[in-house]
Amino acid sequence: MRHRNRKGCGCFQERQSRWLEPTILFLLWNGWKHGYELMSEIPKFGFVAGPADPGAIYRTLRHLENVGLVTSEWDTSGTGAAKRIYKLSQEGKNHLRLWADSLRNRRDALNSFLTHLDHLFPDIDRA
Amino acid sequence: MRHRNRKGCGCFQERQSRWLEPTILFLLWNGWKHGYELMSEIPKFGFVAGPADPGAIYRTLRHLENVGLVTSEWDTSGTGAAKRIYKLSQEGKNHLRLWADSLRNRRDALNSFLTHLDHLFPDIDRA
DNA sequence: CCTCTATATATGTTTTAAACATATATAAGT
DNA sequence: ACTTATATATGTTTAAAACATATATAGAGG
Repeated sequence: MRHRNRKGCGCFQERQSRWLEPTILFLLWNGWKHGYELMSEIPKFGFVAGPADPGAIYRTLRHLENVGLVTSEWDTSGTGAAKRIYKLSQEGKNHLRLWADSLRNRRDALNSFLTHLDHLFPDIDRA
Repeated sequence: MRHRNRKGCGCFQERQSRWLEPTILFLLWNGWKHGYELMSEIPKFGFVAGPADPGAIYRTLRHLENVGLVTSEWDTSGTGAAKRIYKLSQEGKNHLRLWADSLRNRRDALNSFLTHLDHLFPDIDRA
């Protein structure tokens, strides 16, 4: 038993806000991709432990299309189930810059807070 | 008009998850404080723009007490409204270390993602 | 043929931190 | 008296995330 499990802890739930949208925008930067492809690539960024939630991805893609940040087409070439492929719109590319600013702010806040925390735990070996 | 306002953007809402608990634990590290005090100190960390939400603070304090990470007493000394003062329990101190690990993971993920984003925007001047 | 798995998309539901709003009371300043 | 600052507290809404499930095609293996 590492520590208290659920209800009252949560710090290892790793629930983090608003990382999925920018991650998808980033992955669509270099041309057409479909949801299932994103699903396999998203875990690499380390925002979630374990596999990405397909429900979240498909819903986010639809949302991004509704607000004009991506466009989609059906890809019926090849075998298997039809794929709906997405790419960034110009507005989507611009928007990703805004996301970068926003995420930098987050990181900076986290960094400064972590610096404070480090002062509390001087016994920890930091390479 | 900087960019689309609500419904569809949100990246400047700066809604970030799970920063309040560790922030409060940190502020209570060095002894007794009350909620209103925390309210004035929390904005310094940069997790939120503008004043901290007192509702969130008092509810979080109660929650932290329920799960044993802090303890409280009434401070009726001095003038003005009575203050409920809180301090970290030993378990709270231990728990803050877990938070530090968790937040480091977040920051690392953000950092690596931001590095990817930086490659997309080579025209931006970074000092 | 049948079953199992992988590919692919989609919707339904629940949870919960955050955000927003409001209520209450004391004391100090003007 | 009126307003502001101090101090705590609860009620309600929002929305991302988490969890669950449904559907369909195609390939691999027995």
